[in-house]
Amino acid sequence: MPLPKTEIPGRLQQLMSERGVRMTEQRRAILSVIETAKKHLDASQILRRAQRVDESVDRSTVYRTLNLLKRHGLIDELDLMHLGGEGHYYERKMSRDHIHMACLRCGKITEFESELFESLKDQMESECRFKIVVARLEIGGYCTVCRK
Amino acid sequence: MPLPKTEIPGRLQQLMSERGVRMTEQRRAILSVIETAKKHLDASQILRRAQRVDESVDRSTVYRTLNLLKRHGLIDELDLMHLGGEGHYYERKMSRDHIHMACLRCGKITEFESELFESLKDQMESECRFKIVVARLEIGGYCTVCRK
DNA sequence: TTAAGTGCAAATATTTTGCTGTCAC
DNA sequence: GTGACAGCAAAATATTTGCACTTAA
Repeated sequence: MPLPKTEIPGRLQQLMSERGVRMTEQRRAILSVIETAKKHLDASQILRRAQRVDESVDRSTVYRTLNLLKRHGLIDELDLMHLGGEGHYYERKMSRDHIHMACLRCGKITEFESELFESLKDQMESECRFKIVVARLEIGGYCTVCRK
Repeated sequence: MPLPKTEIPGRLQQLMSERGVRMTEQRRAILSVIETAKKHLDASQILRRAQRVDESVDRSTVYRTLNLLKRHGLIDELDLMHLGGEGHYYERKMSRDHIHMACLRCGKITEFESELFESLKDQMESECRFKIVVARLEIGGYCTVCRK
């Protein structure tokens, strides 16, 4: 017999609880959508998916929850070169920053991690005496297939 | 006696003409605003300033011109961590990419260039076989003054 | 001349907010 | 019990588009 949903919190839900954030059915639905997403989702996609878990979730609750997660530094907000409209895309913040490369022709998003990126951030922190909280590197160009 | 405006084209105007883009009073006004801006401007600010040069400039013409400049790769579009709303900021594309650091406390924008950034892009191009057209690195954090 | 560009108004898209009722703790 | 959160509707903000008129080349 499966455990009730409230007893299998994902990592995001756990982190929020640790910070004393009140957990609701709606937030649980939204967090699980973000947690299990295999691609970058925008607010409307998150809304639609969250409603499949909890019918009652409202668009404004999605935005309020996204803002909450941003403030807590638990998600990253991306533009992905606005390949699909003017809105933003969201993803769980990973321990190590990664770079997003968007193909301007086929729309494919490639992710990339690099030690050089880490060094660059170190350089900025020391040379500019700037304390980095969030770093976002987005690239537009042509992928392996489309550059030919 | 000063030359008429049409005879002192800025660099942007020159680049557009070279590409066979038709030049109008309105575009000249918008281009000169972008060209001479000392800080990053959003669409509304560009509109307001362009109207000081040519009263008739319409908001939609500003957006159409910004899209044109983006397509030609002559301007960069920035979020600047959305410190002042959900819109975008624009600036002339410089020969060398620069990084934007936005202070989450005082809002100050610091620009930074780095050889390491150039190396990182080289690495992406070779390791991912990705042809970079536009690169945008934006940082949020605390500046020298505010980090104290 | 004429294809491209413009203003205007309206549509669309995205995000926020005020309010009142509800629920997690 | 009560302060934080929810839905709902409306507002606010940001950007695009259709159309008839104008203009650069």
